[in-house]
Amino acid sequence: MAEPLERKRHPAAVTADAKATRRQEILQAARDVFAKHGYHAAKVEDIVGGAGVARGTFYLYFEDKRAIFEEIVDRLLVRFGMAIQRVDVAADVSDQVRSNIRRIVHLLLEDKLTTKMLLSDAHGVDLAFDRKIHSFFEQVRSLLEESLLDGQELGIVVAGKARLQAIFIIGALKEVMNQVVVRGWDDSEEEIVESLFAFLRDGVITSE
Amino acid sequence: MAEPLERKRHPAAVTADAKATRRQEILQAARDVFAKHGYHAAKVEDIVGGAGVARGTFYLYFEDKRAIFEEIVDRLLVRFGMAIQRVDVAADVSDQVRSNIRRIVHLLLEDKLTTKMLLSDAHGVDLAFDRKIHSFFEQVRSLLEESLLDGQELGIVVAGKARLQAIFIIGALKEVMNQVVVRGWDDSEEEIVESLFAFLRDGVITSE
DNA sequence: TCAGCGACTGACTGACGTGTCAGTCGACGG
DNA sequence: CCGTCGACTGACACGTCAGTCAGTCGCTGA
Repeated sequence: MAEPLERKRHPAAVTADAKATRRQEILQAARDVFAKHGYHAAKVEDIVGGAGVARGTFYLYFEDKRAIFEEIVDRLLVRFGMAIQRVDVAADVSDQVRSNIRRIVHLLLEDKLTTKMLLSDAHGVDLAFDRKIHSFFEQVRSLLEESLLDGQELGIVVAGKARLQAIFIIGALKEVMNQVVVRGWDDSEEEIVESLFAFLRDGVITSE
Repeated sequence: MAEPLERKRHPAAVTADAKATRRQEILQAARDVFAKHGYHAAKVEDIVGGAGVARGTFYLYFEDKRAIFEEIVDRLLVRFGMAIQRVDVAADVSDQVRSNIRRIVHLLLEDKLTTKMLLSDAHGVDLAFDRKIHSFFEQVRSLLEESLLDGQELGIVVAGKARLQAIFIIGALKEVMNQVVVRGWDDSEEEIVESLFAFLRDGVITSE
């Protein structure tokens, strides 16, 4: 049992980016393990097992377990941030809102495993890391809140505490994503986007 | 440093429920520690320290660390379940919805520390525990979905995937509670209830 | 007065899992 | 053919922390 790990070596030709490739392999294995077991239950052992390298190799590429987790989440956060576009009130607002929703949903469903990490494992890793995640969502919330306030002045958004409205919207988004990603629900992207948009437009109770 | 812990003893009179009291003390200390540090970072040491008892005493009252965490969360879940009342379509629906929201929000804000535990630490404790939490919210979602479907047939609820609508609502609720409980936001209960209700009624975008 | 009882203590241990580091191995250039 | 280089290995050391248990303490009832 536990055959000695056959020495790994990348094809001689690509020595230049061989390291980058190896790094990528480990990163992917880590994402799988984190998504499957959560941060705390994930053992470095599992990660290196998945990547097919030895324990020591892991530490040649990453500072420690926390660092690799952080890197994976960071990448997603950056892309997430880029998916959000400011709404131009001169043009059709509905379309822009819908597009924003679509881009975000698309991004999150593109790599469900990483999304799962962000949504369900990113808490309780570390005090510093918790703060980071929090402040990211805080920025998103703040941006959204401003937009809602602008919208309220223009009569496009219903009156009310913009901060709370922003929170509700973010919560609704987080929860769908969580459901789709954690349980196997395969609602189509378009369906989710449309439903969410309809929800923001009309709420759920008919005002008759 | 670290004076030997003065032997603890409850007033002689109340020996009957002395144990119940001690239990309660430990439970409370645990709630504080879990809420402050999260499940994984919480040491049994901190809990017994907070309760002012020795390590061994803890194990006279609770099976293990997981058990005490589970008990705290369970109590909240039970009360949460009881706060939800089926909506009677014969009477005023809006009022009933509002009351449900009010009861739930009130319950969750009553003991913010426990709510924080439920919302941010209850994931990643354990595979079995994760399932339990999940299936609880699944029940809530399912109940809500049915209500929405009934409402749709009666024309009280806007058409659309009831399952997604239910998820959005739960997400919005979770997120406000999370914000209020984790950050210090002291929006009044009534404000939260009204905002959330307005959100469900009108969405955020004016349909003009 | 003292034996019995049960609540309580805290030093201890065993498991676990991270991170280290001395050593191996193959490639490659001279 | 040999020496150097650096990617890679995996046994091990180490800290941490949950849970145990032999022993203490003081009340109570005979």
